[in-house]
Amino acid sequence: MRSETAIRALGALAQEHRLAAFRLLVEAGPTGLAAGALAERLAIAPSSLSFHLAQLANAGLVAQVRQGRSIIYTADFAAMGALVGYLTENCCEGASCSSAVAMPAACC
Amino acid sequence: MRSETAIRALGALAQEHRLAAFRLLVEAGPTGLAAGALAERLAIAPSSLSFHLAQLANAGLVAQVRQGRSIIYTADFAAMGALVGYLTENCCEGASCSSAVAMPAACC
DNA sequence: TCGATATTTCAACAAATATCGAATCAAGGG
DNA sequence: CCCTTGATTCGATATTTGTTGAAATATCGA
Repeated sequence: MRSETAIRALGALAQEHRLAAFRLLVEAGPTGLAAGALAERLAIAPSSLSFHLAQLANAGLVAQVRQGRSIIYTADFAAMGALVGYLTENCCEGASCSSAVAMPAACC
Repeated sequence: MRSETAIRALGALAQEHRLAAFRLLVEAGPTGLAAGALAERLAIAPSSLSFHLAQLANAGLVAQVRQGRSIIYTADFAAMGALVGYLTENCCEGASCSSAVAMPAACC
């Protein structure tokens, strides 16, 4: 992953509503959620949500597909994994730096 | 880690110069780097760097200690690990979502 | 085709962010 | 005590970001 890509992904997640939206999509799994359902759960205006979803999509963190009148958004787990991988490799000395627990060498 | 903390950390890393600075500090390890050395390597004005380092410090990603006339910055690996952990737990369905490789269940 | 529903796009604006140069502060060396 | 060096703080300014309401687009059912 290029650092420019990582910056876009980090920026996309670095906002209250977008992080919350993405977490809801992760929770929803492959089924995803319609834009309207997200707006309702997040209690923000539909146009605001559109703005945020566009940023998440631009960063490649979510995918969208029209289903009837609704547009269903799903989290892109591969993209998220790539981001975590980038952070681990470039910002953690290549080790899984999650503090307490010791990790087997081949892991992460 | 609270989501507010995660947002601050994500926002701190979501900028070209700050991400580059943090990577240099990771590379430098526990020894760290002086502010001046960072500014020179990043080719930005000292005052700009101060602004960015303040954000990284506010997010808890770097620590600073005065050493003579210089101020030495070091990456906080525990904070970075906590961020990676947060993303893995909350945004990857608790699994290490790093795409290709299959991970043992107890891992990550 | 018409109307209702689901979303996005647009325009306008307030707020936050990034940048720089000048001024300020801290620590040493003469 | 002065002067130099390393770094931060302060203004000023340009850019980006987030929010909203109104208008436009797409789909479906009657």
